[in-house]
Amino acid sequence: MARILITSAIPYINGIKHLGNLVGSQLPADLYARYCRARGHEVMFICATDEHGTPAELAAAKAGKPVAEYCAEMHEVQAELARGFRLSFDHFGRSSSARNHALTQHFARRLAENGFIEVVTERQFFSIADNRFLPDRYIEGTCPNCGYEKARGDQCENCTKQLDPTDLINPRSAISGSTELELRETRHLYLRQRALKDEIEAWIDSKTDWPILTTSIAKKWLHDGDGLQDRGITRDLSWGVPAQFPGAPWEGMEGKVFYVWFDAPIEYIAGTAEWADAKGLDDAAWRRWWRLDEGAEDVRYVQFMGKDNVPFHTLSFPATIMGSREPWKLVDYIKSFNYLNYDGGQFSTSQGRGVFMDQALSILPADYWRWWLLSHAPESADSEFTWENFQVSVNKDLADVLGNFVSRITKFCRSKFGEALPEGGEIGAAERALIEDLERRVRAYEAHMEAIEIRKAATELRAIWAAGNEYLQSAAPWSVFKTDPERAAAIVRLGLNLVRLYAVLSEPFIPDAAAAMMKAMRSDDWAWPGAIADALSALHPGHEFETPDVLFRKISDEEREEWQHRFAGRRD
RNA sequence: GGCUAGGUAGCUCAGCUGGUUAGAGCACAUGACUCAUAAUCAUGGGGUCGGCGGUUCAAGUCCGCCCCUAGCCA
Repeated sequence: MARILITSAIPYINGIKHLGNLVGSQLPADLYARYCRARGHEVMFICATDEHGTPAELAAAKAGKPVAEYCAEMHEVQAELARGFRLSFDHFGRSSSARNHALTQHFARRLAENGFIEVVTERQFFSIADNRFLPDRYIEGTCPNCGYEKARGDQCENCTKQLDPTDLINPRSAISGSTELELRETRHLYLRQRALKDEIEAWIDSKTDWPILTTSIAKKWLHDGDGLQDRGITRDLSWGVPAQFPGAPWEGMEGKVFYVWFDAPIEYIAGTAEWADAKGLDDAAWRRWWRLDEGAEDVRYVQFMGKDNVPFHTLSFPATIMGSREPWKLVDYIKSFNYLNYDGGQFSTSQGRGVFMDQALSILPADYWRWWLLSHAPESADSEFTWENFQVSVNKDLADVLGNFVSRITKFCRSKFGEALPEGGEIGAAERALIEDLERRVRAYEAHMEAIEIRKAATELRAIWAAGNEYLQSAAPWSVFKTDPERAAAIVRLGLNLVRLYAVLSEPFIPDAAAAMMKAMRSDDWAWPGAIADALSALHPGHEFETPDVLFRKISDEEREEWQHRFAGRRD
């Protein structure tokens, strides 16, 4: 029994996420959370929507809604999809919550008191028509290098030259198109990451067990070029956590908010506080997960994220926590993922390319997606979704190997013995060999799950399913029954017990099918298997069961072709 | 251009600190079985481990150079 804190990178609010986003953080985090719970650990699994920043404001404007209203609606949409995929968050919070406002301001104040915040004066474009300062990306103009007319303030997409907004010829607002721009002086808060660099580096160096993807990205940012840079943590926006607040150790930040990347990871903590609020619990209930001086010293904290989020979680957020000089819990293990590509290209939210969460659920149940995505998780390299691979994998693994096993054993028993575990017969050499094999495989499965080696765990689970078919095939109760019904009864009894065992083992990957298997066995015994021999005698002779409907129907070639066609183009 | 991660059977991928004839799943072929979602099980064919050099008794595994892919940064 341990206490495990799990967070998934929080999805941005402006739209529905695609399957690449899902498999990069939320889904593997859910797998791990479910496994930890199944092993009897105390788990706190937190996710949220990331709601601040310019893209949210622009998306709201496009939808013709106040940004707060837009975010509230989109949060509910994402929450519903999370439920649809059976993501078992203890709380799905919002970075715009009062809890996050308070904590973000708290951290900023502590950082300033410890000398890690610097006020920097810089010159930035102000749009009179839009009545706001414009971030680099929201200024367009003609590229001084190649003459491209729609170059952005940070980079020219045509010639890829890095630009400063002041380099642009005929600059204009990307929001309104207005050319009434003027350079104004503005002041921003900077997080002095350079002052914390040695501390962060020593911490990273101590994490020798992290995935190479995680540490290599962190070290790159620590050493690349001039090394870790100070980072602006405020922006000229209205939607966000106000940078000027009562008790702030600085002045003149009116009209500015904290940068979304400063407040977003703090939402992990705030989200846990929101959980306590929702449960009617006091502050101690969430602080025992996060404060080393209030009970969190025995917590293991694991984060899940795509590789694009690694710098913020290995450098910026730790800098925030370390710089507070307060005993907040730092992450113990970061599991990061590469990208999932779609049929020869990239998934793309902006281009609407690929399969999005709502579309996926509209054509197949969550378990199909969960199984394919997790068994193909981009752990060591980018991986690729193709409809052919999806169809073949799902049909073979779920329908043929697992689903058909449940079908054949339950239907055989029903036709020869009725819908109850038959009595009589003894365990023999074949059963002992199976048990020995499963003993080894289940322990290997546990080891992979504990190491969060998702593909390996999926491979082992599949082998465990296949072991049932191998056993049945060689034990051949349909032949034995003709001459020795008691012996056949012993085989069938073991086979039906396998169904319950499979439900327990498979639940983290395919929770709905696992529940269906357990229900078919008319059991509610989800105890994780100790000795396999015991686990396979949990259901006793005479125990009644139901022959379930087909667990997984197969994907036909026609369906595959239709989906392939339907999702080839753009969304919307 | 620099950096990072990759380039292993038709496909998707395992291969820790170098060590017996390089592995798995799918696909393919053959056979077995007929309880089952025409499912299952067994056996087999198939790879100069991106290329060229080097270190070593021994390299997919270390070193150098080159080619290709993805991403990050200039």
